[in-house]
Amino acid sequence: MSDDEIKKNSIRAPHFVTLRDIAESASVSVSTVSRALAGKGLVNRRTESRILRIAEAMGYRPNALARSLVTRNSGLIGLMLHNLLNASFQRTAEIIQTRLADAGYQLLLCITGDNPQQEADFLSMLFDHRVEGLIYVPTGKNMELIRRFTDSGVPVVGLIRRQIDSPYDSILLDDINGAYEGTRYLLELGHKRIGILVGRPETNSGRERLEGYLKALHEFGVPENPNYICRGPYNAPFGKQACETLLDLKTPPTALFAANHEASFGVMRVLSERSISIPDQLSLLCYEDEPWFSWQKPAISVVDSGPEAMANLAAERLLQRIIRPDAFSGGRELRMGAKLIIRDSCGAGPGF
Amino acid sequence: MSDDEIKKNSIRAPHFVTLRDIAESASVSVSTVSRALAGKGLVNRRTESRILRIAEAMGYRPNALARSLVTRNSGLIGLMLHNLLNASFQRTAEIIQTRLADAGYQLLLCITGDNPQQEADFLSMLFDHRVEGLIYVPTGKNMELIRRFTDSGVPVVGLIRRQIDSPYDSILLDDINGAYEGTRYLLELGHKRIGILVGRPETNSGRERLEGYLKALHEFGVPENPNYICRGPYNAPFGKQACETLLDLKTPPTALFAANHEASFGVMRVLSERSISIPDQLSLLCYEDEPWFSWQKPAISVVDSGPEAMANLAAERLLQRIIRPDAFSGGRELRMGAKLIIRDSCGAGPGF
DNA sequence: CTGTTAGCGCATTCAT
DNA sequence: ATGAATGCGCTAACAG
Repeated sequence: MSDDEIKKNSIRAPHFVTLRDIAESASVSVSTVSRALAGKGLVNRRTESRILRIAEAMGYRPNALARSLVTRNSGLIGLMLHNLLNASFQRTAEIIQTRLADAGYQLLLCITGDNPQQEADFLSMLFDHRVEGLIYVPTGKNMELIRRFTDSGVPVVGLIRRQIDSPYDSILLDDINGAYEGTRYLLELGHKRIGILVGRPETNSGRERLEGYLKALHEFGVPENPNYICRGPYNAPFGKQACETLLDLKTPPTALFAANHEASFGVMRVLSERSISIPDQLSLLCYEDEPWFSWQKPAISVVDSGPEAMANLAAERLLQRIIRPDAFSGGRELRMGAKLIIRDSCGAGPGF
Repeated sequence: MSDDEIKKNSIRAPHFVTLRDIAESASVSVSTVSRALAGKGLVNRRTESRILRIAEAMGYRPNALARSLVTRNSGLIGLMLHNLLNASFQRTAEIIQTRLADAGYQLLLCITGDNPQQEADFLSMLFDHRVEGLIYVPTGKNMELIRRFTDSGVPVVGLIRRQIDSPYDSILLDDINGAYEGTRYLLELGHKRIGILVGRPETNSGRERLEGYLKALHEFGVPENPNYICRGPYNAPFGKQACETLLDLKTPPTALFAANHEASFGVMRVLSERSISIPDQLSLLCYEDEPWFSWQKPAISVVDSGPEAMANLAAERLLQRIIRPDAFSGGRELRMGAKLIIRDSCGAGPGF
């Protein structure tokens, strides 16, 4: 009978070792065990080490949930990204998780697919889990939910996109300047027929990169040519189609600025298909670095948007806010400067 | 005085709304609120809806920590990977998080860098957080810690690598067969001088892929040539060096099997540099698909190890175990079959 | 249908 | 230096 009970329990309810178990085994109170394990030296040296040994022997591990409940620190941080396909997001996720783990936090990862409803669901779940901080790329549709966090004193850091009046810090990319620098580089090489592929006008990067491109053009007194501007979705097929269109122009560009990252794949495919020699026949500049860009022949020059720096900054910033929750200091906006990485895919243009 | 207190509290202690708050506001007991929110219909329709409205109005959100503590379900699942750079790991992470989120679980992401110490630390943290399941790529050095999970009835699913006698399910890749199929494909195309790049003998994939390669060779009566076999680390520089070595042989291979994924980058670089025409002058087959492979010209044929299928299976398997924790059924080993994806990088060989 | 009572595992007063 | 008592927010068994 009793035997039966024991067996039944041991199979179905794998009891986790608790402070109480240790306390009983050590013939002390739960509080003493708690203190001993805290290691603040509030306990007799001898009994402390005895308790430690027993705890070790019993395989004790603190229940983070119970602890969180009383300390009001979950040790959890939420990270919400669109996907993990984009090289920038990968770097971001990896760096942030590593940095936060070093600081003793665990990362709750959420992939939204840039879907506002998904975002809303995840935001609720993260809130329920009482994350102590949140880093995310906003869709912009769930500001009321975000306000839940900020109102509760949970720091939030936004990435890449930002609504005006966001009650939290944001780390943005300097797409205007990045595109400007890239275009200027091509202009200085002597190109004036520069084709550009960018995201749609609805997107931030689409607008800003085009703006930077135009700014450089104007600065060099080069008239803009609508035929040289291709706007489309973030995918390879668009890049293929756009590249073909550009190359088939009566006076095709002498340089291509693939400022829509995903489209670069399609562009490179077309250039290979048509056996266009880079940079002799055509100069190619891409946006956002990709590991294999440097292993292409020729190695592809890029405007690097700096995802690593952004991720590091985001993690740092969040940790700062957690430590010093100055309620009134939120809402700052930081721009992560873009950097031109010159490799071998751009050559001299016809000149002016 | 009282005013002062209130202000002070409202600034420094952003009180989260609790069941008690709602109960007071609705003049009912905490349990009634709990029941109403549970929505099992154990409460008067009218009061239930009233409570729901009040909860909504007060912005109530359940404290997952408190709930977990009593229900003994954290709703958390751990995922431990080496990195997020490898395309297979990205897909794995994304798919698993999505699948588990659908099932109502949140993912705690850990990046170990294949470092046993890191792995140990993460395993402890995950255990402390009382994850309800764990999916990971084992280093193989922390079996005692893993046993903590399995002994406690927490299901574990191993990925890619497996120690004999692991007390949990593993989803492995069929590298032997994958390499065999790939090699056989090249042989059938008429190649007999096939160079191969694989991981070091210490690695699983290194050993198995070489085995598959040799098996195919023997089956076709082709003698193995040590000069055609290059073993090295998982990185691009190795690929570059190895590829150069192979090509500089007096009788270089007519086909290259880049079965060390990361090395593929270096290989492709060399082939471009030397303007070797694929597949006319040389056939190229890679291992593990990469998004841009299909956008190269020619599109690269690969042996796909099936990370998506593996991730899906892992998630499914874990969820099953969580639902039905049949203590005695663990320890199964599943092989995820590899698949040959034929694109344009392999052509006819000289024949036999 | 509803309120009261008991914890979940832990940290933290308050006594001693 | 230690034990007893309290409560974190919630669910669940028990009475009514």
